[in-house]
Amino acid sequence: MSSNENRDKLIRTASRLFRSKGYDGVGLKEILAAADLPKGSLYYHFPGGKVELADAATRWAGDWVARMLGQCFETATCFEEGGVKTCETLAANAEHHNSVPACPVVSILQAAPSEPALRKTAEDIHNTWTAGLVRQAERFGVPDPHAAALSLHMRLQGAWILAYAQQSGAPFHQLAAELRKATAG
Amino acid sequence: MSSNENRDKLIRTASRLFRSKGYDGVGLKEILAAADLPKGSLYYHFPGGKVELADAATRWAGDWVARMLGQCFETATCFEEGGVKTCETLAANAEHHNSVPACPVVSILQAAPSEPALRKTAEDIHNTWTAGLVRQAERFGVPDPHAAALSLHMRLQGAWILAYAQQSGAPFHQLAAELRKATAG
DNA sequence: AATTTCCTAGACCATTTGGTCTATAGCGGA
DNA sequence: TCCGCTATAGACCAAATGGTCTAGGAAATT
Repeated sequence: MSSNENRDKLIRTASRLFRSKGYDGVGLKEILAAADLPKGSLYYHFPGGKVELADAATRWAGDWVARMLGQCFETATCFEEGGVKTCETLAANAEHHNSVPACPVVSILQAAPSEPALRKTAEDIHNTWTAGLVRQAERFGVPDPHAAALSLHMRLQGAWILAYAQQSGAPFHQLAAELRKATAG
Repeated sequence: MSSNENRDKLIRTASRLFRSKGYDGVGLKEILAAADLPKGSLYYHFPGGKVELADAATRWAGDWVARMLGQCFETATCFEEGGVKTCETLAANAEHHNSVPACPVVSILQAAPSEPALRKTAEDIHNTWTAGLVRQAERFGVPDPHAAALSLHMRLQGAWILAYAQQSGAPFHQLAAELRKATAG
């Protein structure tokens, strides 16, 4: 069953390209060339075409982020430290790959006005992330868990956008330093 | 000289569409139809084609944001209040138009890998914004003006992304509330 | 009145887009 | 051996893409 292998390869390749150039900035041609697969494979595994592939790729990357968040907070001793570890992980990833891919949700966001299915996908993933952060804030006894989760989510998104724009991990380090100060001070 | 009129109309129309669907999500066809102008006009005013138009549109919108920031901080009594007023302005705009356009820089960011000129544009505008915020932080005697400016820029970007994703002004209000708390507490 | 400049108008082009469809290779079971 | 299923392979299509180019209208200048 080499089926799932190629299906996964399509998802991984598409996710990488979408996060680099955005949903509308990447053509099927480019994805298939990068994955070294013919069009037939794509439409066999994803009858819905580009939208279904982008949906799968974004949810796959979104799950990766959610798991990463879970791990960062699991080993933390307070809520802020979870945020710091998340920043460090994202920065390390950026430095390891010598490039900063956009947040997977952001990479499909601009296609949402034309593709309602992708708006739903973005909403689902954001909700998952926020819900996870709320649980962590509760776990650490933060006074207003909902507000704290939204605040951190917001700051991570801001850092991610700036890191993507500058193609540098610096904004993640900046945010980490800020969160550390909030703990110490 | 109806020249500048139509040139401006192209810029305004393009800016609106790019901020709604992203650089690659909008075709010249759609821009020209929305502006009710033929292709000849576009290539007369912008010989560089789509890229030059996007550059002009983004710088135009970027300047609007810069001026708006200046006004919000001018009438403020402390740095945080400038941030609060900015949030309120962005939220009011969203509610007035019943839609949240993306940050103009974000709308061209994903085209940067393919269009180096647009990467430069994005960098220039971000630098202008940050420099303005640094000046304001200095004016109000904030301890570390550079860090404060970057921090606020980051949070505004995060709020803007979430507002765009949800098509709601709520994230701006959330950030405003946070900044208010920082002042009071 | 003639000419020049500025700008509009849109036909036209090669290329690319996402998508459909048929053919067939490979393989496990009968 | 033959069948039937999974999955690949890519030719093919209509529509849209960004871009070029020629023609002409309107207004100012001479």
